[in-house]
Amino acid sequence: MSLSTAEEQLMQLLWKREKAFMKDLIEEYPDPKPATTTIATLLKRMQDKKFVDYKQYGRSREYYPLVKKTDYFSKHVNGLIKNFFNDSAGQFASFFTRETDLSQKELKELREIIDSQLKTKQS
Amino acid sequence: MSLSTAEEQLMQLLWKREKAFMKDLIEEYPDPKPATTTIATLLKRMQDKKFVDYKQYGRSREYYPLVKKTDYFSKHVNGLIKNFFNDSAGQFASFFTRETDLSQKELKELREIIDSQLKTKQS
DNA sequence: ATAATTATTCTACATTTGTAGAGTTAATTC
DNA sequence: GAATTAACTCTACAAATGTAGAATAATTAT
Repeated sequence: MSLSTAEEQLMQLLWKREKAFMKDLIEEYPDPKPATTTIATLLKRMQDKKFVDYKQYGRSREYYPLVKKTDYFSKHVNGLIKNFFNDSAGQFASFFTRETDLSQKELKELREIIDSQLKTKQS
Repeated sequence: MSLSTAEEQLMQLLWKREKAFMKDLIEEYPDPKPATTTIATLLKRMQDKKFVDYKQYGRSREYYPLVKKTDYFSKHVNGLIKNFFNDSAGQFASFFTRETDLSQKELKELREIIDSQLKTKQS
């Protein structure tokens, strides 16, 4: 089960703050802010889907993610790779570096990373 | 407007064949194949969304994509980058090379690409 | 011609998603 | 301690999605 668009957006906010009360999450939204009940519903559904949980503090709940952003993200990318690149990460990577507008600095950084990875794999 | 999951799946098939009659598309599905009416509905919706069009041949239609796979794909990745990496492609790239299991060969290829891109940007 | 087949449209309906009002319970203020 | 506020839950409802039957139109086989 995965998150819907609205849920994912909310999840982003939660990832950003690590943990938060509903109140705080709503504040993060730009105007016009959604109704509290809207967010309550989303949070409930996200609980059902096992993406968040909470700690009760008095009458309010502090929500926190059950899924790491990077994990969630990886799944996404892997889905994309599977669909669009025949399950070849390499194919994806080359497409990506070609199509995306990386600055010279970014490209160099990336090469650094690759070099260090190559070294690691060497041994 | 973007494609729903089922529509996207169908779109993949259409991209694969460049163009196809409904019949052919249905054949590509693994069993249990969807009802023809299901596919017809999806194709209709995809037309409305301007993702496909068709040429009439006698009583049947040969469908073809209006959107290139790479363009569609780019939009996806850019969405991901925006959401997960604060709109920094570089951040995404480094995450990607770190997290994905690229083989040594793939890494080398990738470095080649980066080098050639660096050269291009130099001038 | 008539029956069977094919391709498409129209209609339908359950599920999921986006959004929020109304009601309930507990805490806070006057 | 009565009124107000805060935090949730329950219910609702419209729009989007997934799926397909029934109806229609055209085509081919008998």
